[in-house]
Amino acid sequence: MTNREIALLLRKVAGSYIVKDEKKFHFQIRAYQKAADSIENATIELKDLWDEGKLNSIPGIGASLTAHLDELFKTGRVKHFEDIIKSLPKALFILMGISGIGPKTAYKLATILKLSEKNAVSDLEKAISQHRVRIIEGFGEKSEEELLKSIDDYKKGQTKENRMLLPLAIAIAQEVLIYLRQNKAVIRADPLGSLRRMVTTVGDIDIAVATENPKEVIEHFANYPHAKRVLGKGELASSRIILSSGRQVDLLVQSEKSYGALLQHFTGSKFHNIALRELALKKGLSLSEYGIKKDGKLIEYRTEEDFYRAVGLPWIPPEIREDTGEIEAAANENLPNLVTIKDIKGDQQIHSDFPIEPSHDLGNSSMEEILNMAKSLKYEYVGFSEHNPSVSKHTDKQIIDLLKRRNEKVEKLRLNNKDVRIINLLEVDIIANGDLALKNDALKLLDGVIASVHTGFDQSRSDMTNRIINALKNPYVRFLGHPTGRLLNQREGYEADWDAIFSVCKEFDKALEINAYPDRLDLPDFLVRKAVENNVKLIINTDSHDVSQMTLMSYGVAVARRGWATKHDIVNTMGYNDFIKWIHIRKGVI
DNA sequence: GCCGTTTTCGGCCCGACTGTTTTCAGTCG
Repeated sequence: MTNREIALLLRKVAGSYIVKDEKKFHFQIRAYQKAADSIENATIELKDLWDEGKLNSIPGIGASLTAHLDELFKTGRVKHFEDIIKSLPKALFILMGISGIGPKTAYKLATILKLSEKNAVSDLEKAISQHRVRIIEGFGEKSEEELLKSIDDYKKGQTKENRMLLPLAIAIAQEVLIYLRQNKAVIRADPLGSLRRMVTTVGDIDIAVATENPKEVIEHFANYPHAKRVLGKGELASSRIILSSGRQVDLLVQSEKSYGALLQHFTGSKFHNIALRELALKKGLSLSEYGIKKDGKLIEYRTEEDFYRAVGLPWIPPEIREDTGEIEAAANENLPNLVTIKDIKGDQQIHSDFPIEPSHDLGNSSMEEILNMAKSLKYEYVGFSEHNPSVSKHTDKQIIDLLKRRNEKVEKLRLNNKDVRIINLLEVDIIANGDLALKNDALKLLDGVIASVHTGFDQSRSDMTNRIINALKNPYVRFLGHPTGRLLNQREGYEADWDAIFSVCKEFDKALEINAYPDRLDLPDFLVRKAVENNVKLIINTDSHDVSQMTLMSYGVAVARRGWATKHDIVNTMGYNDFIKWIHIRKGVI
């Protein structure tokens, strides 16, 4: 069962409680909803945590839910949940998936219209067209119209399940910002929410505007040419639109003198804000997007720094605002000094077009083009790391010859390039039994080796763990490429015992890659945090197959920051002399 | 149902917008 499915199940339980008696079950409902949010946010599969007996490391999962989830993973069902859900019409849970329909509306429609589970949506549509909804108490003509639009979106699959990768979210936000800034009433405009926190995928785009004329800005926003539908348009503070692409954009506005409070509020995360507000309450302060109320009097804040200071905390970097210990760390003046893009001294996974006849994709760009780009990015050094020559198509001797020819090319480039030093690497397949695709007498021709899994993803957890550990123990291997193998929105990562891998990394001084390519972002932030806590070294690379992709480094840095990494955790923040010493370390077992 | 640097019991964030309801409930973030 995936995290999404588990979250959905918990929302069904929460929805059932709301229908049954919202007041009586108020805090259970909140607990279930919080757990569902938390599980959806988690960057690790719950099933993996369950395997390790660490379910309660997810905030919002306590003793009771741990027991229920234990039952779920063991038997595929939870009796307690089924007891709560079974007395309610099944169509209710279908309708809850439609935007604008909550549990109470869904219950009313499902029972009064006697909707079946199978045809819930189409029967509801039919009832609306026959004007049988507007006569229900609490509904009217307008609610029929809104329902139809929401059903339309639902049928097109434009629900929130479809999360965007960061580059797309940034591109959409930039377009909206350019449009917003055309209006003179806009003093400042910033993308906030999960985009500002650089979460690996983004649901809605959130944008804040500072203005002294909210009505005008909201009107301008709602008239955005790419808006297909206006979901909401308030008089004083907010608006929401759906673009023709189906993506939702939310706007919040605030006067300039309160903009600090809005930046804080709208950046989130929700959990961070709730925890911050609970802390503030203990100090007699009530926080909101307008400012801070003390003794009933509102104080406004222009900047986020001032806002946090008023709560008694230093400013907290957006990437770690997830209520996973950052508020406590801030209170103790113990926040990590997070790595920045300027700390990165060289990208170490780049595929050139050198004709090495590889096992996987060759790059598009020449070594010379890569060096030029490295220079413009102000790198001290850069690593060439094509895939190993295909083993099935070459003899051992042919492979050695190919590597020697590549070495000659690298040596020639080294003579002519003094600005950027070259690290001579290769990305080598870890084959199913844990051996590397190339033999050591080939590997010794290189400065170091990246070991990566590219095949046999469906191995068992223990087989995969042993496979990776075996590869890491090869003395020429310096780091593990895209360690979990995940592809965002396409493929789950493979399962492995990360604690075991961490201890091997420490013992033999190996690093784990944070692959910055936006479809990967692998290691995931959750595992970066665990690696950092275990003093395991990391390396951030773009895995570029074209020079243009070398600019994607900032996405990897964001993942590192979300995992609380400082520059001391990242080996490619070292200067060349230290880095080349590190890459030449040869620890392992033959 | 969760959680703890004043607590293992007694608390639990704060607000906007919409539609229909004449005072507010439901949904959303």
